[in-house]
Amino acid sequence: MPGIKDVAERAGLSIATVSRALSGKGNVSPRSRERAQAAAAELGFVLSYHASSLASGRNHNVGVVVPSVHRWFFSSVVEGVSATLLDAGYDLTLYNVSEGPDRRHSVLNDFLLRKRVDAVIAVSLELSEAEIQQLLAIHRPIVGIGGPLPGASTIRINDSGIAEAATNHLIRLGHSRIAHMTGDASYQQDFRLPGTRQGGFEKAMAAAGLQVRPEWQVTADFTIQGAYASARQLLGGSSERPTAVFAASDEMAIGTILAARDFGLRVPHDLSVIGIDGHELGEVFGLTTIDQDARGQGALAVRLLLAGLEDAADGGATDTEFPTKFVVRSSTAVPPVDGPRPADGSR
Amino acid sequence: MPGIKDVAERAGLSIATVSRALSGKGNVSPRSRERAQAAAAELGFVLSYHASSLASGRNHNVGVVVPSVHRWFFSSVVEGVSATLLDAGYDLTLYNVSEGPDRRHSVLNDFLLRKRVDAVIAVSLELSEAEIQQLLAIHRPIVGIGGPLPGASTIRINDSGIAEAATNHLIRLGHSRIAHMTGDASYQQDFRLPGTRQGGFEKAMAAAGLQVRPEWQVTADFTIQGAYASARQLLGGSSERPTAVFAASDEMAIGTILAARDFGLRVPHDLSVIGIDGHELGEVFGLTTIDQDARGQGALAVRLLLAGLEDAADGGATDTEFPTKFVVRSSTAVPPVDGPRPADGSR
DNA sequence: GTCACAATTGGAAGCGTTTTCAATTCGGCG
DNA sequence: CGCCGAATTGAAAACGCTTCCAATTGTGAC
Repeated sequence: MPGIKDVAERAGLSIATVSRALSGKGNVSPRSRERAQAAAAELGFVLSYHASSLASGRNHNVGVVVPSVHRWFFSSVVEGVSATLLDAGYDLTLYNVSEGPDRRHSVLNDFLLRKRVDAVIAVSLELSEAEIQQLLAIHRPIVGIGGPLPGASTIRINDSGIAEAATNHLIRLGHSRIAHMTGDASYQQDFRLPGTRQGGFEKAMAAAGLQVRPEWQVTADFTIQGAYASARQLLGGSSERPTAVFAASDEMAIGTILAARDFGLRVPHDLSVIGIDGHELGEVFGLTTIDQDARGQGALAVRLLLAGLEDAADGGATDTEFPTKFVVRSSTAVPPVDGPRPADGSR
Repeated sequence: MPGIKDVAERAGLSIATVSRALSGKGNVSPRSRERAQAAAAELGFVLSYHASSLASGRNHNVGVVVPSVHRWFFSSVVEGVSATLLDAGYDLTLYNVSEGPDRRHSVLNDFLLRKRVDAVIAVSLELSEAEIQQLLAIHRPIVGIGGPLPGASTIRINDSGIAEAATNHLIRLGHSRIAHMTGDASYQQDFRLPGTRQGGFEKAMAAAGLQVRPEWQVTADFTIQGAYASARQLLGGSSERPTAVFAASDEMAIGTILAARDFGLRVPHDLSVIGIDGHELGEVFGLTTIDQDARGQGALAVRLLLAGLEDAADGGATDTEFPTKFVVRSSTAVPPVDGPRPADGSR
C-alpha cells in the first residue's frame, strides 16, 4: 500500500505539498499539482480516509437512518440521497432500524455518536429533542425528511394540504360517501404523517359539510397486502359501502383496488380510489395520486446538508416544503348514480 | 468531546488499559474494566472510529454494492445484511449504483479502494476479475450474492435447479403450453441469473419432450409494471395462448396475473402462474413460488464475512448454495380441459 | 516464606494524513 | 539592480486511538 510519503518521494515534493495538491485545497503551483497527481496515479495511490478524517475532522460521510429500506418511500429517498452523495464524493452509511426500538436506540446512541459521519439524514423518524441535541452537540447537522424534528432542519410535504386536496378531488367529483385508509397505531409512533393526513381529510370533509363515518376510517400498515386485508373488511361488510376511498399511500390505494376487484367492484365506476405517493405501480392501476417525488426529497436533503457543511455556516434549522404534483389517472370518477352495487357483483 | 485520555484520568488507569477494557481485547482485570466502563459512561465517551481504524487497521465497516435498493430483492438483502452487521457492531456503507456503468465504475475504483471498508458484499453484480483482484489485493474480502464472482466467495441459490423445479411443477400438473418470462438484455449484463433460470426452464421442457416456443419466451425488466406490459402482449395476442407462465421473479409473475385478470382470464383456472422469490405480495395473489429468503442470504453473507475477518484466516473462496423453499399456493392448477378461452372472456 | 510463571498494567511508538508556521522563492516595481 | 509582498513550499506538530514491550503485580506450588 503506497502512502502519501511514497507519492511525495516519487514526485520530488514534500508530503505537505502533495497533500495540498491532491485535496485541491491551498495554493499549489500547477506544476507541482500535476507532478503529484501523476505520481499518485502511477502508484495507484488513494488517500486513506481514516487518516484524513482524523487529521481534518471531516469525514465525507453522511449517516442515513431509515425505518426500513424495504419500503417504497424509504428506498426511494435512499436512492435520491445515494446518487447525490456519491456525486459529491461522499459515502453513505445506512442505518436501517426496522428491527424495532432497540435497534433505533443503539443506532442513535452507539453508532451515530462515533464521529464517523459528518451529518445525519433521518427519514420519517420522530427523534426526541434530547436525541437531536445530542447530535447537534457534537456538531452533526441533521436534516429530517417527513418527520417532525424539533430544532433540526426538515424537508416535508404539506401532508395536511395534500390530504385536503385529495379529498376535495373526490368531493368535487360528487362523492359524499368517502372512506379514508390511514396508517395504524404502530406507525403513528414513529412518524406521525398518518395523523396529519387524516387531519386534512377531516378538514376537507367538514368544509364540505360531509360526515366522517368512524366505520369508514380504516387503518393498515402502509403495505399493499395490509391494505388489501383492511379493504376487504371495509368493502365486504354487509353495511353500506363508500363510493370512494382516499388512501394515505399509493400502496394502500393499490391494496384497496385489488380488494375492490375481488368483490367485482369496478374502479372507478363503482368505487373511486385515490392515493398519495407517486408509486411506480400507480400507472398499472391507473391510480390517481399525488406525486411526492421521494427521490427528489432525498436529493434535496443532501444538497441542503452539503451546502451547510461546506459553508461551515451553521445556518440554523430551516423548514422546507417540498412541492407535490397532482396526477389524475383513471381510478377516480363521478360516483355511481344508482348508489353502490351489492357486495356480490354480477361477475 | 472527551477523549480516551479523559476517561483514563477519571478512572485512574492508563490510556492503554482503558483502551483494552473498552475494546474487550487483551487481559484486563474485571475491576479495571468496570472502572473504565463506568468512567466512559459518565463522560459520555465513545471511541472515535477514525482513530481506532487508523491505529488498528480495522474499520468495522462493510461496503455493500447493490444495483438498486429500490428493487425488492436488493432491499431485502440489504435488510438482512444491515441487521446482522448492526448486531455485530459494524457499520454498513451503501453503494447504490443504479445510475449506470459510470457510477459503478467510480464506486469500484474511487470509493471502495479508500480503505474505508473491511470487506465488500456485492449483490447481483458481475465484477470483472480485475476488479475483484484489485479489492483482494488490498485485503478486502469480497462475497457476492447471486452473481458470478471469479475468485471470490459467493452465495447463490441453485437458479437452474429452481427453474427446473418450477417448470416441472407446471408440467406435472399437466401443462404443456408453458411460457417463460425472463429478464431482458439489459439485465443479463449485470447479473446473469435470467439466463441461468431460462436454462433450467429449457432443460425441464426438453426432458419432458415439450416444445419451447420462441413467441412464448418473453422478457421484462423484473418489475410488476414491466411484466404487466409484456404479459399483455403475450396473453392478448390473437395467436394461441399458453396455459401456464413461469416467471423468473415474483414481481413479474404478479404483473402477469394482473394482465391475465385484465383479459378476464382466471388464475389458475385459465392460466397457471408461478414465480421465484418469496415476495410479500405473493400471498395477496395466491402466488405459487419458490421462496429464496433474500434477507437470509444477506444475513448469511455477513456471517461468512465476519467469520473470515475475525479468524484472519483468509479462507479462500467458498461457494455456498442457499436453500430455497417451494411454496404452493393457488396460482397453479391443472390446465383447462377445453383449452384456453378466447381473449375476450365472458366477464 | 520463596520462587517461577502468568496475568495486568503503563509508557511510548506508531497509524497516514492535514495544517500551522516559518522559511523560501518568485514576480514586479521603483 | 535591489527590495517588498505574495505565492509556494517544507518541517513538524497534532489527530485519538491501538499495541508492542517491558515493568509490575498477583498466584499457586513447594
